[in-house]
Amino acid sequence: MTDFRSPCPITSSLDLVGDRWTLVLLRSMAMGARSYSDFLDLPEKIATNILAARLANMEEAGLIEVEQKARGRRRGVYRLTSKGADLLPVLQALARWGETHIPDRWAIPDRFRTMTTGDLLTED
Amino acid sequence: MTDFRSPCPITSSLDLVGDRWTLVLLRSMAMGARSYSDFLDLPEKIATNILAARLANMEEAGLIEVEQKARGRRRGVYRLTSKGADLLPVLQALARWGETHIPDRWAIPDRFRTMTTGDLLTED
DNA sequence: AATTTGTTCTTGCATTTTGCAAGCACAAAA
DNA sequence: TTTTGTGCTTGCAAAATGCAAGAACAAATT
Repeated sequence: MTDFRSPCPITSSLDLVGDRWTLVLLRSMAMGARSYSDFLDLPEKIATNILAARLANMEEAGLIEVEQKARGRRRGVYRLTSKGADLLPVLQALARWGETHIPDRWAIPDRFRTMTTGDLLTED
Repeated sequence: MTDFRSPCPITSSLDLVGDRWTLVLLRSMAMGARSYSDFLDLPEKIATNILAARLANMEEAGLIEVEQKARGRRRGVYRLTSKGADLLPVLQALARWGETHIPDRWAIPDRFRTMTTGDLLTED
Protein backbone atom coordinates (compact mmCIF):
# COMPACT_ATOMS: atom_id res chain seq x y z
CA MET A 1 0.00 0.00 0.00
CA THR A 2 2.24 2.69 1.32
CA ASP A 3 5.90 2.28 0.57
CA PHE A 4 8.30 4.02 2.83
CA ARG A 5 11.48 5.74 1.71
CA SER A 6 13.36 4.15 4.60
CA PRO A 7 12.69 2.50 8.00
CA CYS A 8 13.44 5.82 9.77
CA PRO A 9 10.45 6.71 11.98
CA ILE A 10 10.72 10.40 11.02
CA THR A 11 10.84 9.76 7.29
CA SER A 12 8.08 7.16 7.55
CA SER A 13 5.86 9.55 9.52
CA LEU A 14 6.38 12.11 6.78
CA ASP A 15 5.53 9.49 4.17
CA LEU A 16 2.16 9.10 5.90
CA VAL A 17 1.26 12.65 6.94
CA GLY A 18 3.84 14.83 5.21
CA ASP A 19 1.84 15.87 2.18
CA ARG A 20 0.67 19.42 1.66
CA TRP A 21 -2.68 19.14 3.49
CA THR A 22 -2.98 16.33 6.05
CA LEU A 23 -1.46 18.22 8.99
CA VAL A 24 -3.45 21.36 8.14
CA LEU A 25 -6.66 19.31 8.26
CA LEU A 26 -5.63 17.69 11.55
CA ARG A 27 -4.91 21.12 12.99
CA SER A 28 -8.38 22.29 11.98
CA MET A 29 -9.91 19.20 13.60
CA ALA A 30 -7.94 19.95 16.77
CA MET A 31 -9.57 23.39 16.58
CA GLY A 32 -13.04 21.94 16.14
CA ALA A 33 -13.67 21.26 12.44
CA ARG A 34 -15.81 18.17 11.92
CA SER A 35 -17.54 18.29 8.51
CA TYR A 36 -16.58 18.59 4.86
CA SER A 37 -17.98 22.11 4.75
CA ASP A 38 -16.02 23.04 7.89
CA PHE A 39 -12.90 22.15 5.91
CA LEU A 40 -14.02 24.15 2.89
CA ASP A 41 -14.46 27.19 5.12
CA LEU A 42 -10.81 27.15 6.27
CA PRO A 43 -8.70 30.19 5.43
CA GLU A 44 -6.34 27.89 3.49
CA LYS A 45 -8.87 27.26 0.70
CA ILE A 46 -8.33 23.62 -0.17
CA ALA A 47 -9.72 22.37 -3.50
CA THR A 48 -12.64 19.96 -3.21
CA ASN A 49 -10.98 17.12 -5.11
CA ILE A 50 -7.89 17.32 -2.91
CA LEU A 51 -10.02 17.48 0.23
CA ALA A 52 -11.97 14.35 -0.72
CA ALA A 53 -8.75 12.51 -1.56
CA ARG A 54 -7.00 13.54 1.67
CA LEU A 55 -9.99 12.58 3.85
CA ALA A 56 -10.10 9.17 2.17
CA ASN A 57 -6.36 8.68 2.78
CA MET A 58 -6.60 9.84 6.37
CA GLU A 59 -9.41 7.39 7.01
CA GLU A 60 -7.44 4.57 5.37
CA ALA A 61 -4.39 5.54 7.44
CA GLY A 62 -6.49 5.33 10.60
CA LEU A 63 -6.09 9.00 11.54
CA ILE A 64 -9.81 9.77 11.39
CA GLU A 65 -13.10 7.92 11.45
CA VAL A 66 -16.33 8.81 9.67
CA GLU A 67 -19.56 8.79 11.63
CA GLN A 68 -21.99 7.90 8.86
CA LYS A 69 -25.12 9.61 7.63
CA ALA A 70 -25.85 12.45 9.96
CA ARG A 71 -29.09 14.18 8.97
CA GLY A 72 -29.04 16.31 5.85
CA ARG A 73 -25.64 15.08 4.79
CA ARG A 74 -24.38 12.47 2.40
CA ARG A 75 -21.62 11.46 4.73
CA GLY A 76 -21.24 12.05 8.39
CA VAL A 77 -19.02 13.72 10.86
CA TYR A 78 -15.26 13.24 10.83
CA ARG A 79 -13.62 12.39 14.14
CA LEU A 80 -10.03 12.01 15.20
CA THR A 81 -8.85 8.56 16.22
CA SER A 82 -6.26 8.28 18.99
CA LYS A 83 -3.66 7.69 16.27
CA GLY A 84 -4.64 11.00 14.68
CA ALA A 85 -4.90 12.81 18.00
CA ASP A 86 -1.39 11.61 18.87
CA LEU A 87 -0.07 13.96 16.18
CA LEU A 88 -0.94 16.89 18.44
CA PRO A 89 2.66 17.23 19.71
CA VAL A 90 3.84 17.54 16.10
CA LEU A 91 1.31 20.31 15.50
CA GLN A 92 2.28 22.07 18.72
CA ALA A 93 5.97 21.93 17.84
CA LEU A 94 5.26 23.33 14.37
CA ALA A 95 3.11 26.06 15.92
CA ARG A 96 5.85 27.09 18.32
CA TRP A 97 8.46 27.16 15.56
CA GLY A 98 6.27 29.24 13.27
CA GLU A 99 5.38 31.64 16.05
CA THR A 100 9.07 32.09 16.85
CA HIS A 101 10.59 32.24 13.38
CA ILE A 102 7.97 33.54 10.96
CA PRO A 103 6.86 37.17 11.32
CA ASP A 104 3.26 38.31 11.64
CA ARG A 105 1.57 34.96 12.20
CA TRP A 106 -1.63 34.48 14.15
CA ALA A 107 -1.13 33.99 17.87
CA ILE A 108 -1.53 30.41 19.04
CA PRO A 109 -4.62 30.11 21.28
CA ASP A 110 -3.65 29.20 24.81
CA ARG A 111 -5.98 26.24 24.84
CA PHE A 112 -4.14 24.82 21.83
CA ARG A 113 -0.77 25.31 23.44
CA THR A 114 -1.78 23.50 26.63
CA MET A 115 -4.01 20.86 25.05
CA THR A 116 -3.17 17.19 25.41
CA THR A 117 -4.00 14.26 23.15
CA GLY A 118 -6.82 13.12 25.43
CA ASP A 119 -8.59 16.48 25.13
CA LEU A 120 -9.05 15.86 21.42
CA LEU A 121 -10.82 12.56 21.96
CA THR A 122 -13.34 13.64 24.57
CA GLU A 123 -14.51 17.04 23.32
CA ASP A 124 -17.99 17.45 21.74
CA MET B 1 9.09 35.38 -2.20
CA THR B 2 7.20 32.74 -0.28
CA ASP B 3 3.48 33.16 -0.13
CA PHE B 4 1.69 31.57 2.72
CA ARG B 5 -1.66 29.81 2.49
CA SER B 6 -2.79 31.60 5.64
CA PRO B 7 -1.36 33.46 8.67
CA CYS B 8 -1.63 30.27 10.78
CA PRO B 9 1.80 29.50 12.27
CA ILE B 10 1.35 25.77 11.65
CA THR B 11 0.33 26.15 8.02
CA SER B 12 3.06 28.74 7.44
CA SER B 13 5.70 26.46 8.96
CA LEU B 14 4.56 23.73 6.61
CA ASP B 15 4.74 26.17 3.69
CA LEU B 16 8.43 26.64 4.56
CA VAL B 17 9.58 23.16 5.58
CA GLY B 18 6.67 20.89 4.67
CA ASP B 19 7.89 19.64 1.31
CA ARG B 20 8.94 16.03 0.77
CA TRP B 21 12.62 16.44 1.72
CA THR B 22 13.51 19.40 3.95
CA LEU B 23 12.75 17.72 7.29
CA VAL B 24 14.51 14.52 6.19
CA LEU B 25 17.63 16.55 5.41
CA LEU B 26 17.40 18.40 8.73
CA ARG B 27 17.08 15.05 10.53
CA SER B 28 20.23 13.81 8.79
CA MET B 29 22.06 16.99 9.81
CA ALA B 30 20.92 16.46 13.39
CA MET B 31 22.48 13.01 13.05
CA GLY B 32 25.75 14.39 11.70
CA ALA B 33 25.45 14.83 7.92
CA ARG B 34 27.39 17.86 6.69
CA SER B 35 28.24 17.51 2.97
CA TYR B 36 26.42 16.96 -0.30
CA SER B 37 27.81 13.44 -0.51
CA ASP B 38 26.66 12.72 3.06
CA PHE B 39 23.15 13.52 1.84
CA LEU B 40 23.54 11.31 -1.23
CA ASP B 41 24.53 8.41 1.04
CA LEU B 42 21.27 8.56 3.01
CA PRO B 43 19.02 5.49 2.89
CA GLU B 44 16.25 7.68 1.45
CA LYS B 45 18.02 8.11 -1.90
CA ILE B 46 17.26 11.68 -2.86
CA ALA B 47 17.79 12.69 -6.50
CA THR B 48 20.68 15.09 -7.08
CA ASN B 49 18.62 17.83 -8.72
CA ILE B 50 16.16 17.79 -5.84
CA LEU B 51 18.97 17.83 -3.30
CA ALA B 52 20.62 20.86 -4.88
CA ALA B 53 17.28 22.67 -5.06
CA ARG B 54 16.36 21.87 -1.45
CA LEU B 55 19.76 22.94 -0.10
CA ALA B 56 19.46 26.24 -1.97
CA ASN B 57 15.97 26.80 -0.54
CA MET B 58 17.07 25.87 2.95
CA GLU B 59 19.92 28.34 2.76
CA GLU B 60 17.60 31.05 1.45
CA ALA B 61 15.14 30.25 4.24
CA GLY B 62 17.93 30.65 6.80
CA LEU B 63 17.77 27.06 8.04
CA ILE B 64 21.36 26.24 7.06
CA GLU B 65 24.58 28.07 6.20
CA VAL B 66 27.28 27.04 3.76
CA GLU B 67 30.88 27.19 4.91
CA GLN B 68 32.58 27.86 1.59
CA LYS B 69 35.35 26.05 -0.18
CA ALA B 70 36.58 23.32 2.04
CA ARG B 71 39.48 21.51 0.38
CA GLY B 72 38.73 19.27 -2.55
CA ARG B 73 35.15 20.36 -2.84
CA ARG B 74 33.25 22.74 -5.01
CA ARG B 75 31.20 24.01 -2.14
CA GLY B 76 31.75 23.67 1.53
CA VAL B 77 30.23 22.20 4.60
CA TYR B 78 26.56 22.70 5.43
CA ARG B 79 25.75 23.78 8.97
CA LEU B 80 22.51 24.27 10.84
CA THR B 81 21.57 27.77 11.88
CA SER B 82 19.70 28.25 15.16
CA LYS B 83 16.54 28.68 13.12
CA GLY B 84 17.15 25.28 11.55
CA ALA B 85 18.19 23.68 14.84
CA ASP B 86 14.98 24.95 16.43
CA LEU B 87 13.08 22.46 14.30
CA LEU B 88 14.48 19.67 16.47
CA PRO B 89 11.30 19.45 18.59
CA VAL B 90 9.29 18.91 15.40
CA LEU B 91 11.63 16.07 14.39
CA GLN B 92 11.46 14.56 17.85
CA ALA B 93 7.67 14.68 17.88
CA LEU B 94 7.54 13.03 14.43
CA ALA B 95 10.02 10.40 15.61
CA ARG B 96 7.94 9.53 18.65
CA TRP B 97 4.76 9.31 16.60
CA GLY B 98 6.35 7.07 13.99
CA GLU B 99 7.88 4.85 16.63
CA THR B 100 4.50 4.49 18.33
CA HIS B 101 2.21 4.12 15.33
CA ILE B 102 4.18 2.63 12.45
CA PRO B 103 5.37 -0.96 12.77
CA ASP B 104 8.94 -2.11 12.29
CA ARG B 105 10.70 1.25 12.21
CA TRP B 106 14.27 1.84 13.32
CA ALA B 107 14.67 2.58 17.01
CA ILE B 108 15.31 6.22 17.82
CA PRO B 109 18.84 6.63 19.23
CA ASP B 110 18.72 7.78 22.83
CA ARG B 111 20.97 10.73 22.12
CA PHE B 112 18.45 11.96 19.54
CA ARG B 113 15.56 11.61 21.93
CA THR B 114 17.30 13.61 24.65
CA MET B 115 19.07 16.14 22.41
CA THR B 116 18.31 19.84 22.72
CA THR B 117 18.56 22.58 20.14
CA GLY B 118 21.84 23.84 21.59
CA ASP B 119 23.51 20.47 21.09
CA LEU B 120 23.05 20.84 17.35
CA LEU B 121 24.89 24.15 17.23
CA THR B 122 27.97 23.24 19.24
CA GLU B 123 28.85 19.80 17.89
CA ASP B 124 31.76 19.45 15.39
C1' DA C 1 52.02 17.81 -17.68
C1' DA C 2 48.34 14.91 -18.48
C1' DT C 3 45.06 11.91 -16.75
C1' DT C 4 42.15 10.13 -13.27
C1' DT C 5 39.21 10.51 -9.20
C1' DG C 6 35.94 12.56 -6.07
C1' DT C 7 32.58 16.04 -5.15
C1' DT C 8 29.00 19.17 -6.36
C1' DC C 9 26.03 20.19 -9.10
C1' DT C 10 22.98 21.08 -14.11
C1' DT C 11 20.01 19.65 -17.83
C1' DG C 12 16.33 17.21 -20.29
C1' DC C 13 12.50 14.63 -19.94
C1' DA C 14 8.95 11.40 -17.57
C1' DT C 15 5.86 10.80 -13.72
C1' DT C 16 3.20 12.20 -9.79
C1' DT C 17 0.92 15.52 -7.04
C1' DT C 18 -1.62 19.53 -6.60
C1' DG C 19 -4.89 23.02 -8.24
C1' DC C 20 -8.96 25.11 -10.82
C1' DA C 21 -13.53 25.07 -12.66
C1' DA C 22 -17.49 22.89 -13.57
C1' DG C 23 -21.00 19.88 -12.64
C1' DC C 24 -23.55 15.84 -10.33
C1' DA C 25 -26.03 13.13 -6.47
C1' DC C 26 -28.77 13.01 -2.80
C1' DA C 27 -31.48 14.61 1.36
C1' DA C 28 -34.06 18.16 3.52
C1' DA C 29 -36.56 22.40 3.21
C1' DA C 30 -39.71 25.33 0.97
C1' DT D 1 -42.23 19.80 -7.13
C1' DT D 2 -38.70 22.87 -7.07
C1' DT D 3 -34.93 24.86 -4.52
C1' DT D 4 -31.10 24.75 -1.33
C1' DG D 5 -27.26 22.78 1.17
C1' DT D 6 -23.78 19.34 1.57
C1' DG D 7 -20.53 16.16 -0.21
C1' DC D 8 -18.42 14.85 -3.58
C1' DT D 9 -16.48 13.46 -9.08
C1' DT D 10 -14.50 14.65 -13.48
C1' DG D 11 -11.48 16.85 -16.90
C1' DC D 12 -7.78 19.42 -17.72
C1' DA D 13 -3.66 22.66 -16.37
C1' DA D 14 0.30 23.62 -13.55
C1' DA D 15 3.80 22.56 -10.31
C1' DA D 16 6.71 19.40 -7.78
C1' DT D 17 9.28 15.35 -7.81
C1' DG D 18 12.11 11.69 -9.91
C1' DC D 19 15.50 9.44 -13.23
C1' DA D 20 19.52 9.32 -16.09
C1' DA D 21 23.14 11.41 -18.06
C1' DG D 22 26.74 14.41 -18.02
C1' DA D 23 29.58 18.70 -16.82
C1' DA D 24 32.63 21.79 -13.83
C1' DC D 25 36.22 21.97 -10.86
C1' DA D 26 39.89 20.71 -7.33
C1' DA D 27 43.01 17.39 -5.73
C1' DA D 28 45.45 13.17 -6.29
C1' DT D 29 47.89 10.15 -9.29
C1' DT D 30 50.93 8.84 -13.02
